[in-house]
Amino acid sequence: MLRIYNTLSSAKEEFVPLIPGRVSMYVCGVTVYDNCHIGHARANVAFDLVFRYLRHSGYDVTYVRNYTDIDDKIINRANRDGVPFNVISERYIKAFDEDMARLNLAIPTHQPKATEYVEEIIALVQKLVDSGAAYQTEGDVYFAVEKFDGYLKLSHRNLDDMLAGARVDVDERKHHPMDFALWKAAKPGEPFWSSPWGNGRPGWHIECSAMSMKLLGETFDIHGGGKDLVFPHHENEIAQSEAASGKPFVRYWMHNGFVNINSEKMSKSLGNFFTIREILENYDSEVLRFFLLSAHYRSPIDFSDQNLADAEAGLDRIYSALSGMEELLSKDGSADPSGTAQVANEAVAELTEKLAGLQHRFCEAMDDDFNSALAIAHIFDLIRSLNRVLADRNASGAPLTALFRQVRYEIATIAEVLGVLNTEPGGYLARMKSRKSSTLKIAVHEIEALIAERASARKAKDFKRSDEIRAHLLEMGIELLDSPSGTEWKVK
RNA sequence: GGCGACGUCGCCAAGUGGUAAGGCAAAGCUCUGCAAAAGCUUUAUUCAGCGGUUCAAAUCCGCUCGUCGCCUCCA
Repeated sequence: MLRIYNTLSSAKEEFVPLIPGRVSMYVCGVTVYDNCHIGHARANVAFDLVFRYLRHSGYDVTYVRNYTDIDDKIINRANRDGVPFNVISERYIKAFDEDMARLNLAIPTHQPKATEYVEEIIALVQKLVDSGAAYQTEGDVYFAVEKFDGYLKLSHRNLDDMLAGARVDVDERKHHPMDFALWKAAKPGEPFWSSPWGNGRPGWHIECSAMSMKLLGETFDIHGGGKDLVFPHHENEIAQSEAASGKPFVRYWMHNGFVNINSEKMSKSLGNFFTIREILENYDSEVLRFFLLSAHYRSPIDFSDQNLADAEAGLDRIYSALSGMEELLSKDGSADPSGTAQVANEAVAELTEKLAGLQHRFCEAMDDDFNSALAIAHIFDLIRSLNRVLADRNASGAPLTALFRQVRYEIATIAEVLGVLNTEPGGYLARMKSRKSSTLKIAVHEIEALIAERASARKAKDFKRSDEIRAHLLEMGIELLDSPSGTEWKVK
C-alpha cells in the first residue's frame, strides 16, 4: 500500500487514485529563461522517481510536466539580449530537455507550453471574472483572494499573518494587497495576445491551472513541485482552479526539499547556485542522480564535493561488484549454458535469501512515501552478499549461472524504477575511468609502458623496481591492481 | 512579527511506540612478492538537553538550546 505525504494535510496518507488503476499527475516544470540548476535537477529527478514507481506499481500514469514559456523573466532576458521572447524560451526548452535526458528522466506523457494554451487561459480567467472571483482593472485582471474561502489552506497560514509579514507591495488598484494577477496588460514592446480585457499575457500561476485541468480534468491525483512553490504558486493555483470549477483541484500535493550548497541555501540572489551543466563537467550524470536519490525527496540535501565523492564511491562499489559478477557469468555461461549447476554454501544461501526478499523490501521502502534512501540501502545489502559469493566463487570455481542471472534480473527491475544502475557495469567503469583519465598528467600509453616494464621486473623478481613503478604511478594518482590475468590500473 | 521544519556514529543518511539500517571514512586480520579490490572483525547501551506519558520512546507531549526554511522571483 502506497502512502504519500500530502502537504495539504501535513501527513502521510494512503494513496487512492480517483480512478482505480489510473493516476493523473502534474508537476511544475520550469520557467524557461536560463539554464537549469541543481535544484531543478532535484525536483525533476524526485518526480521522475514518483512517475516511474507508480508505473512500476501497475498504474496507468498520465504525467504532465509543463514549460512556462511566457513570463516577466523571459521578457527581461529577451530585452537584454535584444531578441524576441520566444528565442529565449525555445533556447532554454532545448537546454532543459538535454539536461533532463542526461539525468535519465523518463519523458512525461504531455509537456505542454503555456503559450499553446492561451485560449484556455483566457476562458478560465473569463470564468473567474464572470463568477465574481476576479476583477478587471486597467487591462489587468486580479484574483480576489478574499472571495475564496480556502485561501492559504495549503501553506497553512492566514491572511492577517501574511500581511503582518509586510513585504507585500501596495497597489491601489488591488482590492486586497494579496490579490494576484491572472492577466497582465501588455506594456509597449511586450509580447501580447488579444483578450476581452485588451492586449496582454497570462500572469504567473494561471497557466498551470489551465493546462492541468485541460489535460487531466478539474480534479486530479497528484500535483508536485519544489517546496518553494507552496506559496504563492500552488496556493494560487488552488484558488483559481477551485473557484472556477467548484471542485477539489488536487488530491495529493507533493513537495520536494531544497538543495543546499555547502550547508547554505542555494538561491539566485545569493549567487551560490550551480547549473546542471557545470556539475556534469565534474561528475558523472549517474553519480549526480544517485546522489539525489540517496536522501529522501522531502529532506534538504547538501550539495558538496565531499558528498558527491561519497556518492561516487558508493556507486562504484555497486558497479564493481556487478562487473565482477558479469565477468564470471560470461565464463560460466559457456561452461554451463543450462544455468542449472549450483553450489550450496553459506554465502550462496545468504545471497539467495536476500535476493528472494529484495523486491518486497524495495517496494516496502518505496511505498513509504518514495523512500529511495532506504531502497538504496537494500541494494547495498544485496551487494555485500554478492561480494561474499564472488569471493567464495573465486576460490571454488563453481558455476553459479542461475543465481547470477537472477541477481542481474532483480537489479535491472529496481534500476528501471530508480533510473540508475541501467548501465552495463563494464561500460560504467570504463566511462568513469576515461573521465578521470582526462585529468591525469600522464598519458595512457606511458602508464601502459610502465606497467609492461613492471611486469618484466616482477617476472625477474626485481621487486625493488616493481615497487618503484607502483609508487611513481601512485604519485600520479594511478593505482595498480594485480590479478592472475594481468595488471589493471585505475585512477584514484 | 506570523507559520513551519530539523537536530541519529568523524561525515552522509534510514528509522515516527517494541528496544539503533545502509554508505563513506578509519583500525585489525585474511588474501597479496608488496599493494589494491573483496571478505571477516571492530567503531552510537545511544538518538541536542531537561522533564513527562507508557510495561516499553530516537519515535508521543511539554520546555530549553541550536540550525534552517517560508511569508518577495525561486525546484
